[in-house]
Amino acid sequence: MPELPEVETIARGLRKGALGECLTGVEVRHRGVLIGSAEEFASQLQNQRLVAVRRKGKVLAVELRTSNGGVPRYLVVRLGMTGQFTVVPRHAPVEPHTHVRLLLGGGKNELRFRDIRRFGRLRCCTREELEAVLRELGPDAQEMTEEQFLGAMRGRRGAIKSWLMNQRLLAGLGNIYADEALFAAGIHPLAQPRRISRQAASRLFKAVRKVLDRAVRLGGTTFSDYLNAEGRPGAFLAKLRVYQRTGEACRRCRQAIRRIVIAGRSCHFCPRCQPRPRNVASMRGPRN
DNA sequence: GCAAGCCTGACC
DNA sequence: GGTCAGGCTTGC
Repeated sequence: MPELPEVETIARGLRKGALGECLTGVEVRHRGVLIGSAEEFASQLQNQRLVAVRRKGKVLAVELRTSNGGVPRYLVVRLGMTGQFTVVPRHAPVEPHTHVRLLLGGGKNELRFRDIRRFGRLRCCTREELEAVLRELGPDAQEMTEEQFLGAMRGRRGAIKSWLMNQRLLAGLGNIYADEALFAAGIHPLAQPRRISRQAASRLFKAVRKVLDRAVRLGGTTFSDYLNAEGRPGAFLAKLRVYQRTGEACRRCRQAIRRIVIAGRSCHFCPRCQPRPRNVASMRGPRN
């Protein structure tokens, strides 16, 4: 699933493989993945040059300018669950679920948005509209300071796992890295943010940073669908400690990894390395 | 039936 | 305001 490390990897790939190119053609094959009309989308992208690639949390924003300068436009990409945004040779076979093709002026390549589950969205917008989108997000998880992190936890109820995945509070974590960061910090996913000690919260802050930095270095995690901008998978899968390892031995203590459901999301943890806090009711529900 | 990001809407 | 269930979507 594209979370911060995957989106960052794609951003780097786009800077390498598409920056400076001009969009000379737009083909919308499935308009359901667009926000706004397909006609406007196509006409606004046509003849724009890719001048910068930005990222905040899981949101990717490609800055575009026409050759005579003028007002910038932004192609905003949210990859959802199975989205892929790749630079491929123009004549490569078009795979199923390819929803948008953007021809690059160089002639050799094109940008393709492919998304099996169609949770992803593309949008072309103004700087003001982009800023409104980014304002909805909390600080980027890699840029957030420890003070901001601790402050955002203050008084919060509910599960720390849900808190970590709330994009309005901190931007970038999804299910994989939330589970991995909680394991690295030795914190139970159902612990309440407001009851976590300062010491444990500080440990969690450092764990989030460490897990994300490491995943970025390895190009992200490919479970089933994720590919970077060059169409290649990430290597962090082999480093996962808990995510999708239900029943397997904890790599630290050999205890079996457990799975529970929190706010409708599966959650994986080690019951020994992440002991249950006193205030959390005993676990029930699915075990596999 | 399960995976999961994100949006909507219900509830306290 | 915060918190969370439900729905969207398709392949395994």
